[in-house]
Order: sequence, then structure tokens, then C-alpha cells
Amino acid sequence: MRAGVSVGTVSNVLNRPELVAEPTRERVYAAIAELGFVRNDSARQLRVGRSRTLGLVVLDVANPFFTDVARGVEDTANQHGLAVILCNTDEDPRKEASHLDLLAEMRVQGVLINPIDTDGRIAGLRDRGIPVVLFDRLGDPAVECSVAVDDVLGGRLAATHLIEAGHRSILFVGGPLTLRQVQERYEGASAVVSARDDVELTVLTTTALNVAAGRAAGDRLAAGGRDALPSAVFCANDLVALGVLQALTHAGLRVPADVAIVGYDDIDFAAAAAVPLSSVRQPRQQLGRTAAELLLAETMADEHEHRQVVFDPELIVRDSSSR
Amino acid sequence: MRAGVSVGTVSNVLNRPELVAEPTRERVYAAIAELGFVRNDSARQLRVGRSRTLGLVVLDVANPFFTDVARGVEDTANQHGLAVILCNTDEDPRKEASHLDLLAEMRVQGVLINPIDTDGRIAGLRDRGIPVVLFDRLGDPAVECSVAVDDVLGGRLAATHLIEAGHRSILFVGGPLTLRQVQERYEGASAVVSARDDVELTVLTTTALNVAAGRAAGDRLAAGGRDALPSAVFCANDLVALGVLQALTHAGLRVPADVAIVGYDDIDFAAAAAVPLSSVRQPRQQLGRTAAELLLAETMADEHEHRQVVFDPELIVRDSSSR
DNA sequence: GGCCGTCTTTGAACCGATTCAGCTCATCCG
DNA sequence: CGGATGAGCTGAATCGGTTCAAAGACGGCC
Repeated sequence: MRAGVSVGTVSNVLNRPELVAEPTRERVYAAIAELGFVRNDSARQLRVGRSRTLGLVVLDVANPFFTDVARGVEDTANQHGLAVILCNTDEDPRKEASHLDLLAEMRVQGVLINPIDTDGRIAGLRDRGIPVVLFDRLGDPAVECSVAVDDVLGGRLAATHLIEAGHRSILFVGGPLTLRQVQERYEGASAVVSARDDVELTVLTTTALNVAAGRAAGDRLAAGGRDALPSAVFCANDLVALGVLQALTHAGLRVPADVAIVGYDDIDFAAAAAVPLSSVRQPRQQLGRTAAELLLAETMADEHEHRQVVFDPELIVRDSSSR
Repeated sequence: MRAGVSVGTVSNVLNRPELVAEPTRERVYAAIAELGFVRNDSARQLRVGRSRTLGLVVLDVANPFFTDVARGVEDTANQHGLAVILCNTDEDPRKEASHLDLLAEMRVQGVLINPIDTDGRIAGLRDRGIPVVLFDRLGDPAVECSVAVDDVLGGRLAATHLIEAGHRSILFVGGPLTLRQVQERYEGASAVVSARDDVELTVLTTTALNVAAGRAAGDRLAAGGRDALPSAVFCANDLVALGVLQALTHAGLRVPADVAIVGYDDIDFAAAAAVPLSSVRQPRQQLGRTAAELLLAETMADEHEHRQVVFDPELIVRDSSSR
């Protein structure tokens, strides 16, 4: 080698510099700088058995909820010298599967996932020694760690608030209902409503949880005419809520006078909306950080006790649901 | 091996199945399924010399502008069987450097970057045979491909529109001014303004381009009192604009009556804002797709002609700047 | 039967960093 | 002075695919 030193020594300089004598170390650093040497991570991984990356699989990168979670994950990961590979599933089980396959081939240290399809693939990763932590959804504490926010409670908070504000016909907008988040938020609202005789809860399902889907739902609502309108709408997330708000406003309806709206997630844009949006807030970054920490704990320790962490959501009331 | 077959054959089944006889192929697939075999990507990479990933380095994942670009990049990359590693720099040159180092170690196929700091590191990647494509910023066509939107034109569009709407004192809000995008958008506006004697353009710099920074700027504006207010504000991006809008509204000022606002990027949330935001729209996904295509073209071809692609932005006028 | 060409399959070299047993040499101690 | 000690360094084995020259199998043809 350039520094008159063996490859073994170079490796030591890079990984355990304290083992190498000062002058040698200096020479090696100098040679590295001079030659522009960059360690080949594949070779290192091959030998060590696993990579220095961690996979994060989310439903939709364009949703600020997930980018905030990703922030949290990234913070924690970077602190430990790990890179994060962000994968987008678009709520498509096939995309999810193909991303998981890729992550398995990469021998990532672990995977954080908000799963759509809990098919065998996740178990497969785990069999292969790759820990998987579920986030924004609880799993089986016997086999996995998970971090979630209590969505049923979130649904209750929203519904309770609307009922207290005097609304008697509430429409839940969101979908697909196969998404656990959507289902549980609905469940929470439903539980509150069924405890009373005088309140009605209906559902309008959407095909996705984005602004366009919300806009479509809002258009349908508006097209039904003023009489068919519910007095309040509870949306499965803020993107949908913003879409509904846009469509209703566009159709000349007033929020909250004609229809009140409550969203979910309390993304930054909720407060900046046409009518500041009431929303159920989740501790997003903390969700990400906690998930990453659980994952790291699992990779480090020999003995590991799986944990379930549940955060409580909080209702933020703004103009869209109060007069 | 389980299928009574050599490793070489397995490799052929995986990579060039047409070379292997039907029955053998079947046996190998069966064995793979039975054993739950997953190819070790590091070993493959080590041999082949490069990975099947591509790095995307952005200023801020939480900015919908970048997630839309990322979408475009991902689409194209996935079509070619590549994974995308999304890196966040938070406008911090140190983070940028460390991400680039990591990507170099990973021997990514290429890097798409919206650079802050064009220090030696990018050239270093290129020397090592890793193509780099700049996006949202033009580079030197002799050494690199780049894709951008004409930010100077965007600035002109915004300023021209405001002047035509009768505004004579315009405030530009954005920063840091070291960001090329910020600078050029300002330049465009400045060029239009200096062509006239009766219009005044001032600048309020922010430390970042997010909602919080915008809110802070808006608070400062509002604190100055009604008399000190400019008649219009042109923001370096929509996040800042939304922040300003929020702060002004909160302070009891009316938009656009007291102050008009024009943003930049036309993110989905701009239309859904408290006062629907006028904004300069950029073809975001297309920017991402084009950048990825240029990168792929460079990796494939032996001979490669570097290209510069410039898209034109488009002004979308909404309520925030028209009465 | 022998030779040739085609289609399959094999097996060993190789990629580059890590790891570790073992070597060297200076120092210290009895 | 001999031997023990340990710091510092070396060099070869190793990880698991990919690649390719070469071997093998088989059929056709003279």
C-alpha cells in the first residue's frame, strides 16, 4: 500500500484507530487523502454480515404525517451512524412486497414499517434475523415491537367534540376501510355515536387518503344538494379534510356554518388552511424516534423484550368546527 | 445445493434464466422457495462493482416540493429496478457532505442532488465514476447534466403580476440568500422592479424556507405596525408564504386587502390555504423524472453528452394577490 | 463409428474489506 | 543475560454471489 502498510492495518485505522500507533495512523490517513480512497461498503457488509442502513416503509411520502415521522427516524438513525432507506408503498401491497424483498436482499439492520398487508413477508424478514418494528399500528407483542397512537381514542375525541358542539348528523370520510387507521378512527367515532340515540353517523369511503380523494368526496357531497348535507364531517386524515374543505368552499358552502370539519394528524398545513382545521394531533416525530429506538435496542441486545408503545392523540380545535 | 445444482447455475437462474434448461430452472426455483433463500446483495455488488440504488439528496423532505420531485425520481428508478435512497440535508453543508460520503461508500449508481455547497465532494464522486445530476439548479454543461426551472423567470412573473395589480412596494421574504433558488427568484423580481422608477423592492431574509421561518417573518412584519407594511409580499417558497399568511391573519391583517402575497412552488396546500395562495408553479414530478432519466442515460451509455434541461415556471393567480 | 456443433452445467477465480492467529521487536524484570 | 510481556503489524482465510473458460451430454451427419 501507499503508506507502506498492510491492508489489515488500514482496516484497523478505519475501524479501531486506538489499536494503531500514532505515526502509522497519520501515514495511513495521509495516504487515504492522497489516493482519494473510499471504503467499499459492499465488501465490508459482506464480511460483517449486515449493512449500516435501516429501511423505513411508509404509505405515502407526500403525506406530511409520514415525512415528520421520517424526520424522527432519521434523527435517531443518523445519531447511530445509520442511513435510512425510505420506501413508498402508495398503499399497494405489491409495492410493499417488492420493497421488503429489496430490503431483505440488502440485509438492512432492521425495518420500520406501517404495514398494509401483514402477509408472510414480515415474518420472513424476522426469520432471517432482521428485526421489524411496526409503527402507527400495534402488532403482536410476542413477536414484535410496535409504536402507535390510539386511533380509537382519536376517533372518540373527534366525535365527542362534534356532538358537544351540537352536531347530530356526522359523516365519516376516508378509506379504504381496509386500512387499520381508517377503521379504528371510525370505530372510535362510532362507539361514541352509538351511545346516543339522537346522533347519526354515516360513511363516505374514499379510495385513498390524499387531497385529490378528499376533493372528490367533497364534490360528491356538494353535488347532493344542501339538504342532503351532514352537519359535520370527520375525515380520516388532514389531506382528505383539506380536499373536502376545498371542494365545499368551491361549491359555495361555508365551513363551519354549513358543514363543520374535523381532520386527523394536525399536519402543519391544517392550521394554515382556508378555514383553520380542527384536527386530532399525533406526536409524529416522537413516533418516529421511538420506533427507531426500539429497533436499535432490538439489534443491539441479545435478550430483547418486545414492547408496545401507545401514545395518546390530542384534539386541537380550530375554526372549522366551532362558530 | 439443495436442487443438486452448482452455485453458478443458481446465479444464472437468477440473472439470466434463458440460459438454463426449463426443468433445472424449475428445480432451482423450488429449492429457493423451500429454503427461503434471499440473495445477498452485498456479495453481488462487490462482484459487479456497483449497487442497484441511486441517491437523492434534497434540502428538506418535509417540503412537498421535494416529495413531489422524489415521486418522479422514484417512478423512473423503480421502472428500472433501482431503489432510491432519500437523504435530507436540512440546508446544512455538513449533513450534505456526510450523506455524499455515505453514498460514495455504497457505490450508488448515481446521485441526484440539489446542492448547497458545490465543494470538491461532487467532483470526487464523479472521479470515482459515479455520475451526478444536479436538479433545481444548473451546473456546468461540460461536466454534468442538470435540470432546473427558470427561477429568474419565476421571479419576474411574480413581480410583474404584483406590479400590474397596482402594488408599488413589494417585500421579498426568503433566505438564506446563499441558496441559489432564493437568490435567483429575488433577482428576477429585482430586474422587473428596477426597470421602473415607481416601484420599491425590499428584502426580509429568513434563516430557512419552512413554515416556522415564514411565521417568524410574518410576526416581524405585523409588529412593525400597519404603516410600515409593504403592499405586497413575494415569498421564496410556499411554506414561507403560508407562514407569513398565518402570522398576518393572526395579527388581524387581511390578505390581500392589507397585504397581497405570492408564493413559489404551487404545492398542493397552496390552493387550500386560508386565502388561496397565488404561486409560481414548477413541474415538480417532471423535474424528478427528467433528472432520473438523465442519470440513467449517463450510467448506461459509454458516450454521454451532458445536457441542461430548463423548464419554464407558470404563475397561478389566486385570491391572495387579487381583489 | 467418429467428428462436430449446440446446449447445459460446472468449478474456480475474483471482488475488497474484516478478522485473527501469529510474528517481530522493544522493554522490563529477575 | 535469558525470558516474559505486550504493543504493533502482517498475511491469509473469509464472506457469498458473478463470471467465464472448459467440460460434459446429446444429436446429427458423413
